Amino acid sequence: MDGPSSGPPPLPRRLGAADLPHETVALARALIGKSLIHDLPDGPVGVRIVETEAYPAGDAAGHAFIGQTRRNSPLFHDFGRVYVYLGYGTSWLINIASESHGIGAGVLFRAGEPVWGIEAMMRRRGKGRLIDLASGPGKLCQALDVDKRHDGGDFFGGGHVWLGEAVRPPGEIGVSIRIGITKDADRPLRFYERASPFVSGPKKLSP
DNA sequence: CGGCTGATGATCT
DNA sequence: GATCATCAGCCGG
Repeated sequence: MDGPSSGPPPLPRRLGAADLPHETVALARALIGKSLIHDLPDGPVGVRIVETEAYPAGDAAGHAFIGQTRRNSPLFHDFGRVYVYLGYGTSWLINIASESHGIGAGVLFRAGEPVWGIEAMMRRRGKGRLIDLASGPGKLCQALDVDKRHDGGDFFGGGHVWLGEAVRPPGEIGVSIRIGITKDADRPLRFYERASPFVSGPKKLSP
């Protein structure tokens, strides 16, 4: 049979709103190493979060900067709301609302280390190697089967998309500028696990 | 690996 | 009609 360490770890305990900092930048950092899981009919798929970006209130790069609109309204609702939108007509991106009601801010989930349901995630991604399975916000959503259906949901409301404890503590956390933006582009608001091969972006940003 | 480009569609003015 | 919090594919080094 297989060796003693084969197979995914058991699913972690669900995190609640009280388990995480209610401040955008601190939240982005605290999420590194935690688990992001989607319960699907055929079983859970999930990753260990290795990269996030903070979009604080008043940040010109953030979707909330222009004020509340139909699309970005989840960012203005309670801490822990799910904000999913379509980027470039091709990719879904998932965020968590990171401040209290009325304040528009969020954290973007950018990359994950595949942990649960790896076979299912690879099928959803079509081709590609494990290293490319969730190494970017669009790839992450495709692997996890996250899309518009989840927009407006609640990470802490007992739903199918949820956050869990870390199955392994994060290593050293690096900080860099954010990827793919032009406004407020020099702010150090991207967080990533330095030792992880599963992060996105140019290597220069993840030394 | 870094750099470039086309595809693609919802959103907002 | 412009603007993207992207990706895959292709090219050169």
